[in-house]
Amino acid sequence: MDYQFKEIEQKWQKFWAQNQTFKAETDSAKPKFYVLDMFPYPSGAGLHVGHPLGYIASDIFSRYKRLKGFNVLHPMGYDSFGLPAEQYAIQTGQHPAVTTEANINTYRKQLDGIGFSFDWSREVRTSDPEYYKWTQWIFMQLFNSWYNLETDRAEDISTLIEKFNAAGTADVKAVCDEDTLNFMPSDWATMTEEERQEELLKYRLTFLKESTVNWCAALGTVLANDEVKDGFSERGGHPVEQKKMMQWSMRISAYAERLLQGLNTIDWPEPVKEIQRNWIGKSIGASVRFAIEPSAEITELSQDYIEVFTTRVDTIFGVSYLVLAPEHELVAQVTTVAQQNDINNYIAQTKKKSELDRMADVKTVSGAFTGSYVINPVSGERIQLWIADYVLAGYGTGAVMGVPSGDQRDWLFARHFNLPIVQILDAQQDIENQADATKEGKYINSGFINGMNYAAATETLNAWLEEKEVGKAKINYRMRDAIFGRQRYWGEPIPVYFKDGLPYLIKEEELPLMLPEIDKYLPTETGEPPLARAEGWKYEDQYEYEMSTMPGWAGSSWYWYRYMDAKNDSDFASKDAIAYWKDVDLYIGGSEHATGHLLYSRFWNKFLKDLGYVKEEEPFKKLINQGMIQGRTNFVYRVIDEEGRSTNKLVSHGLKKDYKTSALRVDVNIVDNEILDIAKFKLFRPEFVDAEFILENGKYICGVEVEKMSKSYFNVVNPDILIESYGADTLRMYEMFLGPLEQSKPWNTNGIEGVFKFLRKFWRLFHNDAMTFHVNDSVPSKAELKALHKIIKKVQDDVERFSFNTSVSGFMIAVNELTDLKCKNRQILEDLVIILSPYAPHVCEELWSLLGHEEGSLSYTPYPTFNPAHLVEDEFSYPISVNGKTRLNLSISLTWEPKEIEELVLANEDVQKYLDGKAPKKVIVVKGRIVNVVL
RNA sequence: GCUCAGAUGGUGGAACUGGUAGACACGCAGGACUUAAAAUCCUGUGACCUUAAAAGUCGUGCGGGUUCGAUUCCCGCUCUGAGUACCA
Repeated sequence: MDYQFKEIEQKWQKFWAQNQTFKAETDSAKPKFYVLDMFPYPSGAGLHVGHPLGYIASDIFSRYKRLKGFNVLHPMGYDSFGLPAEQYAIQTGQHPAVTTEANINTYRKQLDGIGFSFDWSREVRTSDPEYYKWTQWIFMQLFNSWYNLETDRAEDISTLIEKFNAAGTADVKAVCDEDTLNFMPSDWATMTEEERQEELLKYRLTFLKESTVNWCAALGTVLANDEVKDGFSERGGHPVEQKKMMQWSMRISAYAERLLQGLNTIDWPEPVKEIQRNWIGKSIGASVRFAIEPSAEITELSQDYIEVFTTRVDTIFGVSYLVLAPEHELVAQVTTVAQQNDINNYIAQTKKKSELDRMADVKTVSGAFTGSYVINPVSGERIQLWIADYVLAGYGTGAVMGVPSGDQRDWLFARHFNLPIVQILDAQQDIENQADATKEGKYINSGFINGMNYAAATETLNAWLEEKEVGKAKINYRMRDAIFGRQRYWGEPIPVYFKDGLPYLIKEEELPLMLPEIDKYLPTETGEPPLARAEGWKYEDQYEYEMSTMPGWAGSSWYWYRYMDAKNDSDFASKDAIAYWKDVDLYIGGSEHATGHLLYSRFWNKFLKDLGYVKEEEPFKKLINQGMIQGRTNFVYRVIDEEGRSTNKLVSHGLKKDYKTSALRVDVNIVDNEILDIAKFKLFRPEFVDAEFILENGKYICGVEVEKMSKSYFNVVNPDILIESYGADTLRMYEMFLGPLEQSKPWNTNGIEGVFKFLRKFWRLFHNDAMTFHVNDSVPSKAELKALHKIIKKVQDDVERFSFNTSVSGFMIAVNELTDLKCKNRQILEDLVIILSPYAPHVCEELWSLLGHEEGSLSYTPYPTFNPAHLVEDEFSYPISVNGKTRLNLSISLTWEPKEIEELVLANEDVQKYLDGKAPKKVIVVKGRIVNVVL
């Protein structure tokens, strides 16, 4: 029988499911290996050919590791809370749980069709109460913790209370809100319960605080910074504005330094690490206080100084003005009557500018003088205080010192508003025409640091500022605390209720706090989140629950631990399971999660480690980003007549330059190798039933462009169709064959036939001309062993370095060689089946059982051992260059010593001819092989 | 603007640490089988110059450099993709 992929694949998929072939046991004598995929959000559209790319790679790796004797954990689940299901629910009234369930079933069917070796007994779904119970539990641990800078880790809030009792805030070094009180133990003792709770909230790692948030009116919710792209929501592209709101946040800033340092310990793609480094945005500098000059006009000041952050404290003698962000809280207080109009106009003008305009308009210099002055603490100089929108309220202190000679932006500002430009380093050049940011040379015009170099000046100034208590060296991070609440329905309820306006956790044994049923999924008329619609939903029948739910990243920030022990109902995972599986050895997924999921997961992992629940500081040892598969859109060209109307005439791509045309996207599934199937096209576009086609060589050739894969571009390729016509094994190998895993590439089906032919050829190796199974037990020939061991080595090397595309080529070569050798040898073919099985598991299982082995035993059979001896040849021919140019081929025996070869090569007639009697200058030998003779 | 990645035949891409560039596949051309087509199999396929054949010259975005030898390393440039951006 010829290669019947359909029967074979169905048979083995059923077998694996029934026998739970890939169920991983926690107590194993084998070494563990944890291979994780980023679990999908089950969208209504199902999988397209781009989705499984990473899954196929991880599956190959998992199967390979099993053959290599590892106990492999390779689970899958669904990130099933999220906006699309809720948007759909708002439109249709269908409960998100219902649509989510339906989508999951579609996904499962599609995934099963590709033959993955997932351990489905460990499946997780973030929207399952048995799962989100533990997401809520982690939230409670965060609420009950504070970050102690002395021990540099999170601790239970009780240790903070002990400190308050013992010595008040005196020896508390914590990451906390800025408005914490300083108090004595006696003060703490006299505080009411409410006052204490209010104070503790400023230290908790999840906390409620009035903060500026990204509010998206269209979605009716706040968004985290990483969910906003260029002033629009990442999902849906709706406008986002800044708004002050009472919000739950996570104190991720406490972990900024550890998140940064940890990057050096993990094997991740450099771009992702770089993105995280930028996101954390560490800058080393100093904060300096400039006293506001007292004046009769400014009477009510909440503070009498302005604090700036600078990375170049050494330039402080060159400061010629100070700038506040227009949103800075002191602006109203320091503006003089005379300048009131200017300032008001400027603020109004800034507000009108959208976020996008403000970014596009970086060239224009703008600002307004407040009328007030500040005093430079080091020089005592009186300098003007301005506002300008190039200063961002959200970064640093929202105030900067302007040093025109050292910073181009400050230079432009000074030039525009006629402010002084002072040279501060003798090495600065041409500061009449532009700023010079050099750190070279000695300081001039700089008071007590005159004559010093950069390092000495910085050190001196920092010490001076600290001593005078007007500033100090400071490290600033760009990363903000993560907003945690979402005004949405389809997410984890936050396990909190309110008493006297203060939040309290529900009891642990009351978890999970179930998502209540509501009639509509919209916010209430009064603008409260959808959960406010839940009738009678009160804690102990009297206290209001928190109405917002958790963001999408909550459930995905710890899910890899749940897979370790997915059914546990007394812990998020048992201590034994965590001790055994430890961390993820290989994580494959897209790089688009760099500042979201991948950062939050590291944060929660570090937190759980601080509390002793998990073992490892970093959750994902190695990360691989699979490239995105783009769509390849096909176009047909409609001829436009002289009046500019589109006609019913379609011209082939190669001839379109002779006509005026308009392009029209056409379904890629009716185009083969850019040749349009005209009959199917007429069905696809019935308005072209009578269309005329201008052909080239009798064919209609379509145009091509690479675009995002999307339904509306008619360029979506569904894996099911390919599995139907070629089988899952072909699809798996073809997706790998397409190119390097990490590279983005457009999908095209042009080469899939080649992979299919390969699998059929492989199948035929085991069959005689009548297509009945046939192998023999002869002794393998030298040539056969060579072909086999070449591929064993190649695939092993390729898999270890994630170069799956090249090993597919390797298999093709091996099968071609063995076909040419008419190899029917059982031993050779068995080994070949084993090494191919991670790539094409179905056909290999079938052949394995035809070879007489127990069904299903293939997945755990030891990988064949590579023996280099089989690759050694008795005699081979290789070229020798003379002066770097290829000149001659010589036959050499490998048994010869290098010295011996050298002598023989030099004695060779042809070499002699080139040498022309002279001795060679140099003979270059690489790995015992002469490659070049230099005359 | 900054950071990172990349540029190899008609196409996707190989070449792992500098050592026969273009593996493997697609496409194309020719051939076999066939009444014919499809399918299958075989042969050829970087460019140039020649030839009966062999050989030769050029060739990995562009210009330089290091080296006996460079797709690979270094310097400068062009282009493409990704990330990021008044970050003080």
